[in-house]
Amino acid sequence: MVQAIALIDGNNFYAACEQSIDPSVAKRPLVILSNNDGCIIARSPEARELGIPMGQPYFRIRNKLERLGVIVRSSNYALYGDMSQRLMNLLDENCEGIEIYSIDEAFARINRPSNGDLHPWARRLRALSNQSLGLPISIGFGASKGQAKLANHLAKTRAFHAGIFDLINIQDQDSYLESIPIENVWGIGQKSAHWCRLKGINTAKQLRDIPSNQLKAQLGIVGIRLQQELLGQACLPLATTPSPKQTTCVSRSFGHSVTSLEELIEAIATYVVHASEKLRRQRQLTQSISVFIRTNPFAPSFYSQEATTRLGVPTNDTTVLLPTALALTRKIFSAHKQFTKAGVIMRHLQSADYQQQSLLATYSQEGQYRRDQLMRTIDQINASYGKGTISWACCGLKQHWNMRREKISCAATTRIMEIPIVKA
DNA sequence: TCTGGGGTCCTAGGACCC
DNA sequence: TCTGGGGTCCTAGGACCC
Repeated sequence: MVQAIALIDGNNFYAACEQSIDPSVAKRPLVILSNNDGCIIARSPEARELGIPMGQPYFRIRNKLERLGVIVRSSNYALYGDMSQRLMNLLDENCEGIEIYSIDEAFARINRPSNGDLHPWARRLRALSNQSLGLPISIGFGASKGQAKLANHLAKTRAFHAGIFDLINIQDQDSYLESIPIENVWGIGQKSAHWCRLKGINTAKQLRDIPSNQLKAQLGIVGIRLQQELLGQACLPLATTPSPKQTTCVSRSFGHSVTSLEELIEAIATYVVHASEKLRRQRQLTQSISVFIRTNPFAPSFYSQEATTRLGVPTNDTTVLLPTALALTRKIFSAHKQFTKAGVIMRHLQSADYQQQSLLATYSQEGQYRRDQLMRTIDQINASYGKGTISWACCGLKQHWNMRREKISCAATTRIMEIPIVKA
């Protein structure tokens, strides 16, 4: 059985999710802002046609958007995460095995039919996604992940191919590779693209064909792997079971800059509570906790500090992590500074299923058991009755520092009171 | 006034081991 | 005058991804 690797992704995913739950913004120019309403991170095709650039800070382009009648939304990750899960379930049911690569894309293993033509299968999957989720998807086929990525890029950019492109089952593969600029090759970022251009490597085909010793010298083993992938030699395995995370981080920019220790502590406490919940959901413990704070990196006199505590006993217990993080916060806080962002990072994670006991532990096992029970109970209550039903006093009530989300849509797929109503 | 968040992998260099 | 070879682990920083 010949197998192909597919890369399947949602087109303009965040914008498509908004359009899927709200017909009034369908087929209209729409942009989605990053957290804190910072910059543009997604555009509907109609907004793209108006020449709205990706990544542009919102405050710089706000007037232009108003003038052009572009609809603006804050990002709504509750909605996108839920729509993503539905899409991944659909892919899982229809493929031999999938690797969820990001919120809006997955690699998949597909059996190629005896006549070699994957287009009927792909057309059916696109129709299913459109009908059941209202999400348009693109599908690219290759012999490796790298080729599947290129094929997906071609599926999106060549209207004639209607969202499906098979790089293997095609006559003039080379001419297609020649049409892809080096910047659009997966794994080539700004820095590497600059080097490639200087060397006269301007397309995916040229990258595939240069002597590998030159590539090795500049890009190291990563470059060699990339080249092999372009040649159709799969070096990056399909990870159908997700591997456990090595780090977990919760960080946010503030809605307005923070100068007082009290407010900073509220914010850090909130992030620690969130990060500890994440650890418990992932069934992991952390062996280290770091806190970082920083001022505006675009302003002169940029200030940034980080501090870490290594924990004797790995834990995911909020009652242990909170005081540790708050002590670190007091240590790195500096008065008369305007902080714009802070965060908490957990490193050296390990499975909660095989907990190493400490030789020198000073706590009682009984006490730890009771605290684990307490954490479980809090998580269950918050899952049943909504986030923050049980909170920690040090997180504060008003949270004036919290991020801006002035134009957020409703939780149409995850909150019963906000389900859209269709009038006949 | 206002510029996102959360990850992975690789490399180099230092400390240390036998 | 002469000063090994082979390895692990850790950290910091860079590059990249969506």
